Amino acid sequence: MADGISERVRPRERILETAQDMFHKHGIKGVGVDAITEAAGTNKMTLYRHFESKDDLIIECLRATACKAGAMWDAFEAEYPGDKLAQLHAWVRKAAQMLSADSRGCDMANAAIELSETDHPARRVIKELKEAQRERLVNLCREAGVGQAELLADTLSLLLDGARVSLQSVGAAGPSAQFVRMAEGLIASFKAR
Amino acid sequence: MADGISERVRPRERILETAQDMFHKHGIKGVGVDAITEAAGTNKMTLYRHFESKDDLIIECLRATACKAGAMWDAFEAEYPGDKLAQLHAWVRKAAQMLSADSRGCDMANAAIELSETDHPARRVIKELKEAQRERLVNLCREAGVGQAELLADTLSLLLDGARVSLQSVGAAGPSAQFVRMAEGLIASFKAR
DNA sequence: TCGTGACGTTACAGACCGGTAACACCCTAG
DNA sequence: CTAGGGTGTTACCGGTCTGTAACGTCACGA
Repeated sequence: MADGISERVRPRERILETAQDMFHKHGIKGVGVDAITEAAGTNKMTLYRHFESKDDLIIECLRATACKAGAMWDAFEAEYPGDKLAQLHAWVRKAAQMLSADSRGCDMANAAIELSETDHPARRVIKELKEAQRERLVNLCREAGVGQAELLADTLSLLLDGARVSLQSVGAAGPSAQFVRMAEGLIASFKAR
Repeated sequence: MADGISERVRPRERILETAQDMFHKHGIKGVGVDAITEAAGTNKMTLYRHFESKDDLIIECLRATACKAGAMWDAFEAEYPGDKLAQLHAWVRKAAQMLSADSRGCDMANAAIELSETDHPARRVIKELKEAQRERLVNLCREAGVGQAELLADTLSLLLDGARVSLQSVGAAGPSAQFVRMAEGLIASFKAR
């Protein structure tokens, strides 16, 4: 068989990776633990030996995706060391690139919408991770030397979140197609003043 | 009892109203038909006499909420007849007012996220209704005399959608708190040029 | 060699889900 | 008064879900 994923990776990692992918594609409530374990080439018992519950698995998945997003930021710094403005433009390009037609949007935002129970354990994790991302974008804007860095960062953040949900509502030909133009226009106008 | 809702209203209307409310609060996959009918003061059989399936009910709910949103637009025209710019500012105020702390966001967008199956019957309805709203906002911007009306309308649209999901991810103290300032700033800058 | 721990398999519990069948009821229009 | 349509009630079907129990297997290290 040699699934590639089941070669030499431990079940826990396979489950985590598969769950991330399936949660992203089909939604959290749209996929059961049986389907995850089967796709990961293992079984339910092994899943519950590594994760307390499905909620626990959800949280671990969110942390993992946030970690990957963090690596993206590091890549910007590596590509344009010290040039914060270039990194900001790289962020715009990367964001636009995440708006491909088959994208299913932001896992955190989707989870926040799907898990409507206000006391769901994943909600505080979502809030933490999203706030960390916001802080990172604010810092980037500030160090890029734009005025009102917080306002620019928040605007860009809302634009991206909006583009990602719009993509799912009306498709790639909708408002999200103009994301780059909007973002670049905003950065330019904030830089001017 | 006199629930208010079960007084003299036919079961179909009660179900539709209750379902809208419950889908909004708890999500579509988060509420079952039994819970809806019980809250509507009726039973499952009556629901299935008026709606083919749960999917059918979902679609009717989306149409109903879109209809209510349409009435909102008419209210703008009634309040500021002919003054399209005033209507645009009224739209901003109304949008901001929908960003209250306990809001659960846009039903269409939430449904699009929850119903990840690409061939789900509700998806084309969502697309139609969202596109109609977009067209309406574009027309308002154009008639308000701003340059690049489509781009402004799309930007405002993404900002609002983004604010509504951000509200659910990080709460009312997050980026969505700046929505009015962002929107007004955008309108001003588009009017200038 | 042995045993220990990680993993797989099967079966199941208990709950919930969407949807249907059969039947009793009641209000109202004729 | 009567017939009939809209409604309520109960019970059920088949399926899916999360989570657990019991047991078998296999590799690896002492």
